[in-house]
Amino acid sequence: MRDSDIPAIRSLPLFNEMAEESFTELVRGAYVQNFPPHMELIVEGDPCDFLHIVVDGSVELLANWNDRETTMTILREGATFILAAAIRDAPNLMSARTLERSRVIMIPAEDVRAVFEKDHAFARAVVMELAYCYRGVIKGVKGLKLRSSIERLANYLLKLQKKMGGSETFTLSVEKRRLASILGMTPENLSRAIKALRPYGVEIDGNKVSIKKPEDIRVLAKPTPLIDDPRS
Amino acid sequence: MRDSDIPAIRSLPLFNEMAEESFTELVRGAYVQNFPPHMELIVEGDPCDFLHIVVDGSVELLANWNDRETTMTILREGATFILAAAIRDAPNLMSARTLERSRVIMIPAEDVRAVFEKDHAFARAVVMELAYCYRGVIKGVKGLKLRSSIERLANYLLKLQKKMGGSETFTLSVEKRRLASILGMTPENLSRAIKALRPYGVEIDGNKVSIKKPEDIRVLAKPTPLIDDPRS
DNA sequence: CGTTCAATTGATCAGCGTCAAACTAGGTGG
DNA sequence: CCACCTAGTTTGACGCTGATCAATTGAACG
Repeated sequence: MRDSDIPAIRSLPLFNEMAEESFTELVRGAYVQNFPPHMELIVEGDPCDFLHIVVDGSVELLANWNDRETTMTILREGATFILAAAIRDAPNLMSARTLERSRVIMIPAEDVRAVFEKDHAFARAVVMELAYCYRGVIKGVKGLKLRSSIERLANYLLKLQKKMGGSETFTLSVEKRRLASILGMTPENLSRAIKALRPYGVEIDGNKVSIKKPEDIRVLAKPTPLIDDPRS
Repeated sequence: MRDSDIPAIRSLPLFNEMAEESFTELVRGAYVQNFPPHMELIVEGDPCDFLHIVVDGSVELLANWNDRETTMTILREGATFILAAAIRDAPNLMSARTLERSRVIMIPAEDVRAVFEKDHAFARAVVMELAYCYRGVIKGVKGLKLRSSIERLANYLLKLQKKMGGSETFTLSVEKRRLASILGMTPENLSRAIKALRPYGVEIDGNKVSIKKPEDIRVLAKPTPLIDDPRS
């Protein structure tokens, strides 16, 4: 582990309230690794040995069943993953693989559980993080069950625009095939959904998106904080 | 609150490890209410004032968007709900309504957060519960995205059979219209899915289910602990 | 400059939703 | 006790959404 990584980790919500001593204990046992793109970090079903933190790059969480595969989400720097499995000492429900060259910190799950027992501030942070993730997944289910694929796409774009600062033009940070899978559709269908949004002033060329008529697409998307607000 | 309710609550995983003192504090501020069927307990978007616990009866968690509605899950005695919102002091993401006459305990969210700060055993239980719920929802998403509606139904039936003790014949405890919504389909479609399972030895009459050829339906359902095991 | 993989497009099809009607079953009141 | 009402369930017909398959275009990289 590089010393230069430490402040970045310490500043994450999960770690920034805990006692220095506990933090040191966690860091002591931690590994840092640089992974090449498309590397499988975790295979679904494996026991959960480490809590992972993305320091740099991006990691895909995905799931398989019966030769089918779906992308659950994509994580970027600062995100932690498989916290729930680490805490419960249960098998991982999702696989993880890098999308690009990525730097990942791995803290032995056992250490996480041990520090969790000792440090109340950390326990508090774990609960907040878990509750946050839980609510995120609930929002995802609501989107899947209540919206058509075009509506999901429209809302995804509005959300991304906001995240990117709100300007008319911004860029997709995810491959379209993966975006399709996240949104619960096929790549072919995503292509068509994109065309279907053209009358609403949405233009997508490569990974450049521009939203010409924000009012129009909002009428279609009908975003609500109860599904689309990543905070709260 | 009836005294007779207390032992039942105390024995729930969420409360059975905590200090007597903390438990008393929680119980002191708690209300118990008997609700008639089809009563709205919580409306999605409202601030979360109480942690709820189902003592008796059953409660539906559901979500709305754009005049559409979907059932997220159904809770029975012993289940707690909106724990995540209570902990984060955030608006409820789901509505809740009783299905039958139900008895529900309501603990002020503020008390929950206060005791959470003081009692480490309780904090631990909250984390376990949240991690458990999180994993439950993840399994749900995997089912929705990776399986067809018939496959979801088949797995639901196998899961229910196990829960009911494993005998060939058992009974549906949920109205079909709600089951359909839980599984992400329409009631009409559920009817057809049921018929489609007949060649696999599944017979459903009213709410009586019998699985004549367990091997056959298992071949179709391909259950896996990573989606269908409610434990872990 | 060719290889490779993603993205697009078109044609076709299956799954599932919608709508309407018929058929239950459980509960109510005469 | 029976007729009737209501609400859930089932069935059929139909159409839309989105998946599949196949072929083409496009873009990145060695």
